[in-house]
Amino acid sequence: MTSIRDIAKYAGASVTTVSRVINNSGYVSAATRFRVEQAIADLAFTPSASARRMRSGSSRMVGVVLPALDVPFFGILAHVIERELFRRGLQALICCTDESADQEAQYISMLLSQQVDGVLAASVLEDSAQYQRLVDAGVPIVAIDRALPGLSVKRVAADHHLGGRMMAEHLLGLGHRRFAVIGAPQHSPPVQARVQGAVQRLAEAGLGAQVVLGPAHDFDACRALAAGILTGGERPTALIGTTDIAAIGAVHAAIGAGLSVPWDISVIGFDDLPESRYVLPALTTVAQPLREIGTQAVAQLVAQMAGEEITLPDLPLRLVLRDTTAPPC
Amino acid sequence: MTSIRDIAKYAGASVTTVSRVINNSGYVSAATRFRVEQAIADLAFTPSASARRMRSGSSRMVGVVLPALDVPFFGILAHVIERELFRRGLQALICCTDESADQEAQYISMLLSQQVDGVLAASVLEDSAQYQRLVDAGVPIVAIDRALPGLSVKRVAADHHLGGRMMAEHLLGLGHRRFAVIGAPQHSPPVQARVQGAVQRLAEAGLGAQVVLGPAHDFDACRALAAGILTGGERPTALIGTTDIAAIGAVHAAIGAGLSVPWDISVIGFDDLPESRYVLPALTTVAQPLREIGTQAVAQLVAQMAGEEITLPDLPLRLVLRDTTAPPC
DNA sequence: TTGTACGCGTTATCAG
DNA sequence: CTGATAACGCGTACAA
Repeated sequence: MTSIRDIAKYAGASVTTVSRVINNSGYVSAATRFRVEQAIADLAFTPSASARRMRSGSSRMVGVVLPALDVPFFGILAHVIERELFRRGLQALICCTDESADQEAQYISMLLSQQVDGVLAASVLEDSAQYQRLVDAGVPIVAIDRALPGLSVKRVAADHHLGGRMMAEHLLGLGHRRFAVIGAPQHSPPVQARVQGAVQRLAEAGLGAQVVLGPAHDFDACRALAAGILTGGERPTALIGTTDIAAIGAVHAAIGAGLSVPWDISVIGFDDLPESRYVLPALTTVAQPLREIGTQAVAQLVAQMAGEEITLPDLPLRLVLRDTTAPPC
Repeated sequence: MTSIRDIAKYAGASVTTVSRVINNSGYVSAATRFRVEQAIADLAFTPSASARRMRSGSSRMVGVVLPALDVPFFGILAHVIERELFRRGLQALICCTDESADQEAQYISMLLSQQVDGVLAASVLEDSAQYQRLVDAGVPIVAIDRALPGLSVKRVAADHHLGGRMMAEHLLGLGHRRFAVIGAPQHSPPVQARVQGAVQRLAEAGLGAQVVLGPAHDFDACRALAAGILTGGERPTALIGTTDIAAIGAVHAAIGAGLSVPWDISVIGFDDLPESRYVLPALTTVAQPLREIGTQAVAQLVAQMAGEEITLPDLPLRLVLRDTTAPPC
């Protein structure tokens, strides 16, 4: 590796001067600066991040802990976060936990040893003992979407409970009386909040709902889940999906069962992913501002890294009317 | 920061001993080992990755350069790669270039300064001068999907040209005679190869095709592209989408134009993303083994990092018959 | 088996 | 304006 000392020798200057040129700090004569820059170009020199970190204590890296990248929701979130960090000269260290507590713990050890300047986490952990280690090390943390139970860290997330209410509200307004809530993944607190919100709103209208949740959040699993409740005689006229994927599965199940959507049965989703428009008929859904969640989380974290306090604007939900909901016949 | 020296003092041992305990190297008496481990636990010590890297020269990090994470194709690829690296004790440093040559160059400087042990790249660059810098620094590189022009690095990718031929072949076999190839992004070499393969196969059958490509690869853009060629009197009876997203857009355009799929018009896609099953009717497509591409790329890179040579198995394409193709009427 | 001392590449401090 | 030097945390010859 060519080091700052090689540059100094080559340019006939001292290491101090070279450092000054690189970091634009202190005074350097134009002539010296030129010689040093020449040397840097000639020898294709790149400063060592490790050495810098060792001196400064700061790595300019941020840990981004997510359950996955291969599902659109987290893919989009990761993308926004990565871009937003890059824009600020920060490097994302993306960690896919695969919903495994064990791996999440390993990742946290790694983030600690990398001396990341901050952490953004959509955690799957029940207790936050692992994250406590980061807190103890003085690393700022911001929770995304899912909370970090027992830790007093800020959380950037949409109001999932309200989202559940909005889904129910829309179908109620259309005149539906027989509901089912279906979807996955059942272990996800945001999903649970949505279910709770929907059930609560229905209860306020004096109505109950069949709730069917599963562990797996793929298309097939969700379709099977929905298919299971479409057989009985007293089948629901309205299906509330916990997510867009769940709702898309439900639409397929309904059509597969010979029902017409939305005339025989209405379906609503949550998220408003690009995918929601791929189904035919296109999915009615409650949109959460996913990209804004990423942006705000980064803004919040960066503020905390600078020791500042900021208040973020609300993250509004929005009903997106498309073609899978209609009054019952 | 608590360092190896603090542990030594606390445990009443030397730094050497502590280092040996941490790295499981050399002889340490059971009693000493226990005291040291105790100390590490008590003081919540984590070895500094920077200091290690500085000594060893190896960072155990791998740069992963991708155009984006918010499109399913690259989201899935990134996921597989990240998991596969983690399994081998390597940390992925994911870099989203947003299809910008400028940012890609910045990322490469960063990877150089981080002293990554290897790089996996799906590059957007026309020339590979930037990657030459990595080569010069002795960093192993493996190209994924897209090639690195002018560089003699291994590339892990499906045979896109053949994929194009397979799409044409299937529709030809069904009896179609009037074709259009539509989709995006036109600047992507794999997409170009697919188009070329399809056109070539059609030419072999003595047939031409209308080719309509656009720069933007989102659903709306692709749907608009397809809608544009559905209006004339002599409209095609078969649409070849450059990707699944393009094909999904085409299905929507066709249905929006009052056509029935597959009876009035057939549509075929490429990739076999989960999304291809969301449309109704479900999309017929040519599957590329996306996850296997990620796995093989990592295997190849790791081999190169170890100075080994390996030969990878083929990456077979597969026609997936679903509901958007049928003989013309 | 254990301990001492040095060097990895930077930057901050202080002296010139 | 420029230069010498110490220090960051770790691993490893070498010495004991």
